Amino acid sequence: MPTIKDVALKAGVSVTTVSRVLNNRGYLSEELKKKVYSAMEQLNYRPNELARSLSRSKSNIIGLIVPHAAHPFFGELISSIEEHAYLHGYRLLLCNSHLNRQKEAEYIDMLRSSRVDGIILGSHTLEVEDYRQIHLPVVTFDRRISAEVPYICSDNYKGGELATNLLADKGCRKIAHISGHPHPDLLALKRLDAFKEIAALRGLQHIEMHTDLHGFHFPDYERLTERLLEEHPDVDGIFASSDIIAAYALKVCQARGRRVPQDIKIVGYDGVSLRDLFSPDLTTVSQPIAEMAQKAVDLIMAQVQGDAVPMENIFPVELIQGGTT
Amino acid sequence: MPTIKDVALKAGVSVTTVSRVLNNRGYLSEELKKKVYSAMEQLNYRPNELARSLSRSKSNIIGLIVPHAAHPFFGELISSIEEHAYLHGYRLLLCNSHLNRQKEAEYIDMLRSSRVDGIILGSHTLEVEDYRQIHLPVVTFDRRISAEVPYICSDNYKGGELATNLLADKGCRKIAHISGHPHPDLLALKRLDAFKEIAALRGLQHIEMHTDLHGFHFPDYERLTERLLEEHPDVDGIFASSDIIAAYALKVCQARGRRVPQDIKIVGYDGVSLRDLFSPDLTTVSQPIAEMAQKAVDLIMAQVQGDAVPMENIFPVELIQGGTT
DNA sequence: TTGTAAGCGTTATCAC
DNA sequence: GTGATAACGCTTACAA
Repeated sequence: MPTIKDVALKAGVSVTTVSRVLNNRGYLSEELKKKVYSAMEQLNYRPNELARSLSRSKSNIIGLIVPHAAHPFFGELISSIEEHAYLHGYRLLLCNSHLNRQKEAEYIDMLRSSRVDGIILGSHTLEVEDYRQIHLPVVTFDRRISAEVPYICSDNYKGGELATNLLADKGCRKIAHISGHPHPDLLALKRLDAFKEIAALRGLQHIEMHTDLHGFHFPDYERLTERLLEEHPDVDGIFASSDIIAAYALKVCQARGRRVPQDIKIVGYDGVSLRDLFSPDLTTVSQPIAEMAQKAVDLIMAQVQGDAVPMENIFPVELIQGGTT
Repeated sequence: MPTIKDVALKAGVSVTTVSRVLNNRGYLSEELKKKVYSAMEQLNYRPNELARSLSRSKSNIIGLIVPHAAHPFFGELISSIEEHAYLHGYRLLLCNSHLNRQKEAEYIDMLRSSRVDGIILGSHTLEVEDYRQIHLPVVTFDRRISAEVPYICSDNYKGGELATNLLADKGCRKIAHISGHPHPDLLALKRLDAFKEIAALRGLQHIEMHTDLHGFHFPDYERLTERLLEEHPDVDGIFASSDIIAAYALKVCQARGRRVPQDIKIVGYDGVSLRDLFSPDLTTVSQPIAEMAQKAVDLIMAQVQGDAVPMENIFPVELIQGGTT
């Protein structure tokens, strides 16, 4: 591959000049620019970003760690983050932790070695202490690591409220909350808090069910719902803490002959675009995924520039009425 | 951040020695190793991969371009590719082309600038000529670019055969094929070829429907199915060229009061794990996504090493009987 | 306005 | 076995 030297040689100027043209710095005559551009063209020259990054001590790469890239919610998050990163000249190094603790630790090390400019943490397998050692611009999703690391989340409590009130409004008498393993540090737990409080407030019987393992083992959601229907045949409302869980709940209900929404109502969470893939459409509490993704990138960039950033970035949720309530 | 120099200083050796320890090259006394490792530990040293890459002219980064990261099929593909890349010490730079031609071209430039060791192309928006200019190890999914670029695909023809024969075996008389826009270069077109041939062979009426635009505009699939049911009320079998399309078809059929599979049968393609999220479960022609992903990474690594690689990498498909047939 | 040269943090080629 | 030192390809004072 041609280097800046080759370009300089061909254009009959110094490497400094080529570099200036490349970065549009300083004063350059139009004629000179043309000469240099033409030389680049002829050589099919591409500046070596590795060398640039090394020299500038800035890689323009953002590391993104997610627990499960194939999960629709994270798929959309990845997609949106990539889009905004790209818009601002950042590239994305993707890491899929699979909620594996060792892997996540290795990934953080790797990202540091790669000299990424910042890390967006969508996965939270490690302890708070481990994250403190990062010493890089970081922003997390749905978890508060420390007072110095900004986090992004939807208004989880409000979301739980909306969902639970909706079930109550629709006449449910006995409702269940289904979720993955409730890690105490996760802000999503507030959905459950709201669920419990609103249910009590409105005089509804309520049940909590969650998977045993911290993970995304989809069949578990199915079994969980089956157990729910067996142990509590009179349950008439479900608040699932993700649209995927809601979809499994819907499937199980239908398979067991429960009519949705007549016999049992279901509300999901997230608002993934795949929610309209079901019949009936899922009712859900929607998070503004694209805006949250944009904010994540913005917060990294702001930190890179040394700007102060807000620690708490809570986004409004919206109840989307589908056919399951 | 500490550099190799700092480590050398602290360990009382030269940078050469530290580098040797780092790369396990040459003969090193145990004692020396220990000294160096301890110095690294104390300084919390992480080798700078940018500098390494520059020096070795090898970045250990693979670029992955997909058309739609939030699509379940690509989500799984990304996830699997990432996993195998990681296993072999490669990192993944993710690009989401959104089937935007200019963006895809920019991405290829960007990946070349980033000095990635190879590119896995899951998106194919450009013309063959554009791809020829890459001059890097490349492997494509589902498209034959040239005689020099290896490609990976499922046995599309066989898949189309399996699906169509299944519909025929189950007693369908009039079947439809629904797909996205059929780009002539895409190997997925063979599913349609098989569909037409088998349908003719078995004496079935058959209809082809596809979206107008090259893209993943999900609502289009819904409208397409609606049109199908209106224009051909007697259709009793659908072969959808992806599980997502199949899911939309299922939804529309159910919403229109058609019983699946009694009145109309549906077969999808891909075998994404989300297919069991529907009721009934989708019948599908499954591609071995994980194996294909692994092969993609292997083919890049082989090319990096200068090994000859097979151009044609066709993976067997498997019919998975769900409840929609 | 343009050029020289040092430096970014490694690896690799020599000597010793 | 270990250590200088020149690359790797770029940016950026500092000169001119």
